[in-house]
Amino acid sequence: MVQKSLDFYSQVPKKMVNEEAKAEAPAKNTAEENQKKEGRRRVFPPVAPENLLPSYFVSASYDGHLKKALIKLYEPQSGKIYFWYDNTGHKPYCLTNLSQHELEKIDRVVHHEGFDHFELEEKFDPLLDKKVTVTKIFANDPLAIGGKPEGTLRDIIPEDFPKISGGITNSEEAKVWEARIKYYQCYIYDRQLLPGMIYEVKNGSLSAVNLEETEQRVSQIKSIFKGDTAEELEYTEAWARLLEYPAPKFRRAAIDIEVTAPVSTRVPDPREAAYPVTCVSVYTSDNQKRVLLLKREGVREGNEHLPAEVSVEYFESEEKLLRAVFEVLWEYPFILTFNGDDFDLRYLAHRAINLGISKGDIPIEVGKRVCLLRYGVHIDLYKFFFNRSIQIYAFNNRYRDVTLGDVGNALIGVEKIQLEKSFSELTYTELARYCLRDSEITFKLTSFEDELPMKLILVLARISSMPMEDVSRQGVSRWIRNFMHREHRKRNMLIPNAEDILTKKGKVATTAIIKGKKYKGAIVVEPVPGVHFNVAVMDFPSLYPSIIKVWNLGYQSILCTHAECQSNLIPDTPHWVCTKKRAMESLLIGSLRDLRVRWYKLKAKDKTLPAELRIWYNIAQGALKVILNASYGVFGADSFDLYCPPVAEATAAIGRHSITQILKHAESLGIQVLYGDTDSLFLKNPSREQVEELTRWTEHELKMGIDVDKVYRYAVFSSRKKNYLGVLEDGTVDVKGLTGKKKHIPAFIKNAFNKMKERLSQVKTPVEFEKAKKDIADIVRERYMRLKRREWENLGELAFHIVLGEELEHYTKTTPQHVKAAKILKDNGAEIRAGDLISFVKTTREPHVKPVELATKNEVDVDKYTAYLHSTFDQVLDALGLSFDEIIGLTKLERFLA
DNA sequence: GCGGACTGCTTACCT
DNA sequence: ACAGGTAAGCAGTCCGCG
Repeated sequence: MVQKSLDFYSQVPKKMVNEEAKAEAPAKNTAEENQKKEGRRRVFPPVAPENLLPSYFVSASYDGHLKKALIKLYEPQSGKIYFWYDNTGHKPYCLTNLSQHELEKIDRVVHHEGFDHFELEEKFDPLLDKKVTVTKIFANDPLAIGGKPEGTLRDIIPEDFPKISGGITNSEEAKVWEARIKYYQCYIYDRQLLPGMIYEVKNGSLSAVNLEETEQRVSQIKSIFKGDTAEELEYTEAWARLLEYPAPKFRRAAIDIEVTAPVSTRVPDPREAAYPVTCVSVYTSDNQKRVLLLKREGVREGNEHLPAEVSVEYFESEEKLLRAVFEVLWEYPFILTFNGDDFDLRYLAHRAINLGISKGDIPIEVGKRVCLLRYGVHIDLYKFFFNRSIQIYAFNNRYRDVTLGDVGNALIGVEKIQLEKSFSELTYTELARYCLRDSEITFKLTSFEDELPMKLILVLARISSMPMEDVSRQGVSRWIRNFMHREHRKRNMLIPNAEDILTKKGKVATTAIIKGKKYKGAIVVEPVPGVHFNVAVMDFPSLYPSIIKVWNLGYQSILCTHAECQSNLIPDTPHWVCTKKRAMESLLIGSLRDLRVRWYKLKAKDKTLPAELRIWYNIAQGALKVILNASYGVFGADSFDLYCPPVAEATAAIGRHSITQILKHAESLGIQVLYGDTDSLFLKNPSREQVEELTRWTEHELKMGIDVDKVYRYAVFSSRKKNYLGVLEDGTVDVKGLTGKKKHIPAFIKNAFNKMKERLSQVKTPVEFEKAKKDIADIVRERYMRLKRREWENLGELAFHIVLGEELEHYTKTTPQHVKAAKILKDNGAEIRAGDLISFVKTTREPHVKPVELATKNEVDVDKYTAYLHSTFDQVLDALGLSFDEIIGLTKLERFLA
């Protein structure tokens, strides 16, 4: 490593060529001037010079012409991408148990056009728990190994082996390993390169850059963890380095395109690209706001004006427009889109071909499911924000619908522009405004909180050893798989085939409560209904990762081969776990958990740190949270390459054991346990001593930490599990699972629920509580009366909003209400797809639902809404000792008396 | 032919 | 393509009932 001490935090890319161009150019460019810009010479590929300044490893791929791994380096000072090609002669390969002698008899192997040579190699087989000798088959081309439907070495070997093994072999069956790993990943692992980290090119070679200041912090972290074993410390250090190294400013451009079809309610097909691209907007980190418009017959300019800083450029021909857009794609290191994989970039590429633009001028590489860039890195934010883990754990479910409008609204508070006319009727200015707003939202979705999303992608790339493009598109199980693969290669371990893990360790021993699930999960303690003051919530921080750490869980250690380990049983199961050797997963996940709990969570809240660093730590802890939350589940997911059901089952079983033990102990200490779920216990008014004793006992007996997570001024439980409400000291109301919180219920009901929430937030004492009850009854009564009198502002208030989980044709067993509504919409010409949010109201006449936009006031089924109001409030009212019917009944009496 | 008990499907949520 | 557990509403079915 090379010593460097650069302040990467304050690095801002230098002003770019475009800045100069902008200064000279008038607000409105002519097509001729754009043509001049197009003429600017482009150097491709942008090969890194013999010596290159510190740069970020942002992407990797394979160059099919040079037959070499290619690494894309982002140099933040110039804001440019440089390509570095492998100079070590690394080649694609896979492994097999067949000997060279046996392989030589398979013609289709040795005469394969991609075949290169064989080598013997010793590897550690984690399933056999011993060293094995395998043959490494090298190829000239990754496609010779796999990645094609047929004719690849990984298929040929098991196919042809029986033909040659006429009794003269000692291999029982032909096996191939590691043939499904993408070549550039293989390269990354073998060379122990770390995507997302800083490298420089020195005399043509790639070397990691070492920042002194950061290394000091890594040492500081190590000293905090010095009580751990040397093995654990090694992992902690490696993770800490990945998480401590700074991030650059990302020089980037968001783009959005509009296509105008003559008459169409459908989204134009990007594969056909039959209609012209009429508008493209570009919104960049160096403050360019450009709108490129296609001149068309009969389109007016429009009256309103765009802000002065927006550059509006008109093009006489579509080809020139596309070429101008392509200049942006050749220029910026990071290109952001919202659904660019499936629409914007795909459309541009196909449209360019249709218009006769030569392939060499098109900067887009169109794949089956993705569109990548020949120069920079394309981040499709739709894919990133669609990721469930990102949605839930990184952004706390703040956006519901993965649309540009909803995500933009929820995260940055910028609205999409509402259109009142169809695309073909818009004036130039209207179209420009609309299109620019979309790229503005797209851009800003990456810039809030000091570029949080970009940095999150970078951190995830580091953890998972993946290119930024891949990490932003794939799910958490891929991230976890890849860092485990990396570790196998680092330890020279054979990466097992999924079916071999399953054959040896595929059996589960518990029965799930839910039909169709594979094994038993967590425990939920029956709640004590009612209102309880001073409730302490204790929980195990990252329970499952802690269990994986403390119990040494992993696919190698569970049901290991040693007879002497068989008595080391997992509670509630017949499974045993290894006592001799530490499992890789236990180390990887355990160290990650400890780092999050003992360093990153604390630092993210440390007000003595500079704000920028604190934000960075918050990003790091958020990334760890996402990974840790999934680290148990992946072992129970058959899509995971190291799928091992007993590991998942054991984790859950130990979780049940832990919470049961602590529950018993709490009760023996005389603490009333009001409720608990998986890893938490709700204690009624415990003394400080009782809490301390429980903590001490848990640490001693269960070898796991437990904290007071929060203290509720009071909590309200109904008799339902996963349904409660708690008010914190500062008046914050936590609502869990109650219908009033769910996002699908009508605003008319939700508003009343929120009013109740506000009222409950004021309550400090049992006496005040009694007063609040009367107000709550009033709130409910008011809502009820307004329903009965049909007094609502608009129908939208009464709409239910339910996500259509499947394509319409897929609902064959039943037809739920939202599906009925969706079908009505479809019959009215709307395009309905899985994932759409269906808004409907309940009506009196068959089929008792109507899409909200088609319904009228007098067909609303008031009784259904009353029933819904009733059930929504019952969840809270019965705990308060109130009854919906009595609240309503009272009004009847009042009316009678009046 | 009708209604209640039941199961199953679907969605949204909790940890 | 992380897991299992819980609640709720509705659709559809079964069964008893002269």
